[in-house]
Amino acid sequence: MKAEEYSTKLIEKGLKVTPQRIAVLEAIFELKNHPTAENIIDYIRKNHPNISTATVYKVLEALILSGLIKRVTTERDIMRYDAKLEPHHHLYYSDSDKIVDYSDEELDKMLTDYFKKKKISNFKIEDLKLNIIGKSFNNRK
Amino acid sequence: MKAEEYSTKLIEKGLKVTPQRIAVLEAIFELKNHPTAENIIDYIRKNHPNISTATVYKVLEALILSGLIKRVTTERDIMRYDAKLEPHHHLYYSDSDKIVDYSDEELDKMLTDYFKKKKISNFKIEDLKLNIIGKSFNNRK
DNA sequence: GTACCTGCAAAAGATTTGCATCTTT
DNA sequence: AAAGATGCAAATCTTTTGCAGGTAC
Repeated sequence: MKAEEYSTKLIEKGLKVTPQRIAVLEAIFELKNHPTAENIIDYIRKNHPNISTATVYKVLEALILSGLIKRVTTERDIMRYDAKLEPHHHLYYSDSDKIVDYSDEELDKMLTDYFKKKKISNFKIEDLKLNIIGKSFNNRK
Repeated sequence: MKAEEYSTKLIEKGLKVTPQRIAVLEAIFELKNHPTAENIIDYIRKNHPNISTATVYKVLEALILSGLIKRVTTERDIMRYDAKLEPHHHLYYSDSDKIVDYSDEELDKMLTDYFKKKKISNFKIEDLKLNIIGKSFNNRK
């Protein structure tokens, strides 16, 4: 993808076009495979040694807000601990930071059966975890 | 649950029984719902104001190693960014830190149909993400 | 008694913030 | 010219580490 295409993306979202933003977009699209901020910074440094770390973080935030990129896993997530050891899934409440366990044997069976038939090439499945994102109907959290 | 039951859990795992470990286990089991380290520390402070933060982290690590508790989401995870906006799932390689996209319309349809029939009480689903944990067959990562 | 734990304070790693200066529109 | 973006250094937040002293078995 060329610089102009990144510009277009930015303009479509109403963001000002700066060399820093082009560089960050380029890094993310080139690196693929879920780069960390550090990956992105390292990549950018090669061609733009004077773009600052803080700017990269600010640009990433702006890109996320505009919807041009997303964060992988559950948005801002500090580490959490769980005493429940049985396999289970999670309900992520999109309007709060609540995470609720969800166990469903029927679902587990359906998924297991599905992947018994449908193999993923060169991948041996050890565990399946479904993240169900949503919110409650009423306003109570 | 009583202190003695926590002791038993520790002994079963071959860990020494200390008041700090009992307190951490108690906190996690009482707090339920995936407390953060901070939640646990705050809870413990109420009754044991002199247990140190570093100890709580060390105890958590020991409990995880012994298998008494688990970390939620994908183990140690610093933030990652993704340029792929279409809905997709992830393959988590358990023997490396690789995360690979996995798109599967048939799977999506099956899941959507499933939750059309099976409602989760007071929860409106906005998105479904399956985390598929496993590893490659051969030794190449 | 020995191996293992704890607590402190300091360090480390990732991300954010404040603010003066510069760029984009 | 106005609005917004950048860069620097310092701050923040979570988690880890080193080590001297203490505790469980």
